[in-house]
Amino acid sequence: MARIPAAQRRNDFIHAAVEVIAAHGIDGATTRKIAEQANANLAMLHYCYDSKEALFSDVFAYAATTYSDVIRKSDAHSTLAETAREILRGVMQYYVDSPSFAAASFELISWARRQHEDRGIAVFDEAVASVRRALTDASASNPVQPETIDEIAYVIGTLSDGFGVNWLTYGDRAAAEAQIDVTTTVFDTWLATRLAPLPAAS
Amino acid sequence: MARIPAAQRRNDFIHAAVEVIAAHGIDGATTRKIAEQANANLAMLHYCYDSKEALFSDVFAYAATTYSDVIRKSDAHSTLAETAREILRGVMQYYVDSPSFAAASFELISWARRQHEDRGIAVFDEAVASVRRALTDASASNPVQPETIDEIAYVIGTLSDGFGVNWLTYGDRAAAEAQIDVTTTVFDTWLATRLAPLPAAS
DNA sequence: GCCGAAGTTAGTCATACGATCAAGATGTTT
DNA sequence: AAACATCTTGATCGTATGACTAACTTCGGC
Repeated sequence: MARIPAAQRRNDFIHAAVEVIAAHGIDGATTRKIAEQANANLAMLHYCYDSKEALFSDVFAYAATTYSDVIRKSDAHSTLAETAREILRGVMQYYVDSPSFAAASFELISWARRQHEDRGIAVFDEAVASVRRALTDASASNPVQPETIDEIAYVIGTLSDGFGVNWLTYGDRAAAEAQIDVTTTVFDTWLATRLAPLPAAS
Repeated sequence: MARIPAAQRRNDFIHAAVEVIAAHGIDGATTRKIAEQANANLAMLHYCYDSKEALFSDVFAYAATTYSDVIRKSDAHSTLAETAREILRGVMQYYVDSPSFAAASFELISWARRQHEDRGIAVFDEAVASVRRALTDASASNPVQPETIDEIAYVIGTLSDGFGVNWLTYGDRAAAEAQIDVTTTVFDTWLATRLAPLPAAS
């Protein structure tokens, strides 16, 4: 029974919660299952967190930070088209590399919809905002309409969500890697056409 | 207290189950809630169905049939490109028109993933098979590789899923109608390029 | 007016939940 | 080594909610 500082314990609980949410959904993520996944006692969970709510609050914050990090690290700091493509690819690749995070994210969005929970939706609002920011920065030297940024952000979201649903449903890693390429091609083809008609508008 | 034949009662329970699943998830879809939604007594449910499992079995069959119908009705019986586009558009439009069905579908796919439930996945397997069949028929006069059919079916699935997640999350009908057009454009642009290099191959 | 189908009431029984406590173990400070 | 804060545990409480059932009442055709 190694003694572990509460700060690290909390970290363990957050990651354990992600695993359990991925496996059983948010409603199925009970304090007992999370404690077991964290190799801790149920009472330990309440020693680190006043309530299940408090833990979930940290889980949401962790998810938001993770999305933000993935988007930032994928940012090619290049042209708008390249930046957009790399963000899309980065998110899809992260889903493949971290299926538990991906599954937990989709459980979260589904749960948030049911409960009309703003804190859940906020995670994805922040992610979309991060994408928009990166795209705006990338197009600084050659500005485009804000609506164009929104549209690109929407398509990135749609393609990554659609990819994620398929990957999580069938869990075929080899197929998923190939689908990343197909999805990226779909995106590139559209974006080239979308940006071409207005190379130097306004 | 109108007396209703058991056959129609069963139908009511199926539709009530869809509503409850959409609102509370599959795990949250209890017999009590379903009975209440159907304006029936809890015991009535067990009078019409031996068990909750039996009811859900009918719900899955209903979902599979609905997908099949939507795809069939969207089939333009025209070129491959047009058929594919209209199926994509038909599915997206049905999601917008029937948000409860859409939400229940996404709950189902999420639940099936967690439980590794083949019966849940089968609903979507059947839908994909329907799409493939329609695409193959549409390309009969000008055959394409089976891999091309698979790829188009995948992209239709990805785009409709991604669209659905967004629509269900934000529930903005006006935005969704506009996003149907954007998504369709993304698809058309890609498919034109995808089919162009091989207009009369083999 | 009777008889079976349709519908209702009021429960049983079991399980699982979040939360809390008293008590003990461990490590650190003095 | 005493005193103290930190960490760990098993047991337990009250609740709520689940699927399902037995016994009863009403209705409609004959």
